[in-house]
Amino acid sequence: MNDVNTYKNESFPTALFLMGPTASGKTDLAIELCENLPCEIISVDSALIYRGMDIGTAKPSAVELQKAPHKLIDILDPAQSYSVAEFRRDALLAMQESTAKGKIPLLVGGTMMYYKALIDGLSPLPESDQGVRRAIEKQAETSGWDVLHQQLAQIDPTSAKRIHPNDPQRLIRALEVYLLTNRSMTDLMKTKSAPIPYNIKQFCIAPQDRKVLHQRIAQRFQSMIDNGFQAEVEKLKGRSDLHADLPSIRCVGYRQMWQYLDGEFDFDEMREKSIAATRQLAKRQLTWLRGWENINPLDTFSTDNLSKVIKLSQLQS
RNA sequence: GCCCAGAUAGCUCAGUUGGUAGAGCAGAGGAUUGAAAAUCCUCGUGUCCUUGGUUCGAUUCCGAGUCUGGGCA
Repeated sequence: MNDVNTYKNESFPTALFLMGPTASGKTDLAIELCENLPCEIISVDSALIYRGMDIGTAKPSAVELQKAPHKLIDILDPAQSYSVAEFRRDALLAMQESTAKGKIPLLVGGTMMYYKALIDGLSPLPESDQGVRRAIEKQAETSGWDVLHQQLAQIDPTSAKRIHPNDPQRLIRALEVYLLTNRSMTDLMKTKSAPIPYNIKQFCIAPQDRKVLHQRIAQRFQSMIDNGFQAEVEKLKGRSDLHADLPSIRCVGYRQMWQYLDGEFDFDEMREKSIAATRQLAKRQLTWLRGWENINPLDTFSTDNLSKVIKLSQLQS
């Protein structure tokens, strides 16, 4: 009888989730919503967390942030790194703060794994350990990744089957979990945290035609360049404590600009690679979205998304 | 005007001692549990510039033409 896709128990407080690929217009709609509903925006974005990374991440402007403050933006220095578990903790806390004030948490962003962890919860795995990771990498250098994959097959055959031998990131993680706890990742993942205590209404802005999104991506990158993106990265590069392997510097655009500044290729190639990387990001986000449960689709770049969200959420303004 | 080198997948190119071709990038699909804007997996038919000739057979050899580089006048 309810035509809205809601997630869980209606006795929980309402929360709105606004998802969508990069450059789809999430921020604009979120700000509009904020002006019409008692919302507080919580960012779900693994790049907006970094201070001093504004232009290349398409961070909302100071004016926009004044109109509609975002939580979980500018919370880290680019030298630091974040994790999905930290996000879940921080987001839950921020949501709680909003509801305590009688406000509706409005989660906005494109980091789909963060949404997934927030909704479905995480298993009690240990947090990452740089020392252990370095040791594993060192071993890989001498013995090769396939040997490590064989080792994983011994201690955790299920994970080994799931993780491709060429996927060092996941291979390291699975081995790290075992070294840290003496238990396999598969074993630990049998336990999961409680479901999210909110009545969540999920919306996604998905482009009907990818070509349009691609066009917007190209235009947006050009305007980033026009607005001083290169200078922004030069400033980061001037710091001695930042390097190309940091999660912050691996962000789309920053990585390519960094490489350009290192002389790896010329400016035009940098622009082309950055735009391609952004398209690829959007594609991965759309892959997440395609099978997503309980989601209400919005028309891309449409003008009546605002009223649609309000109506489907059964909220009064 | 003459000489030389190219012309092959959306792009950059490899290759076929003559039996209709394959890499990288781009693109598409997928995975995704503390790095996730990350990391990884799968997917390659295209007048092999046009046109004559040689040949059982030409994208490949020969001739001519067109275009693009470079050189000489």
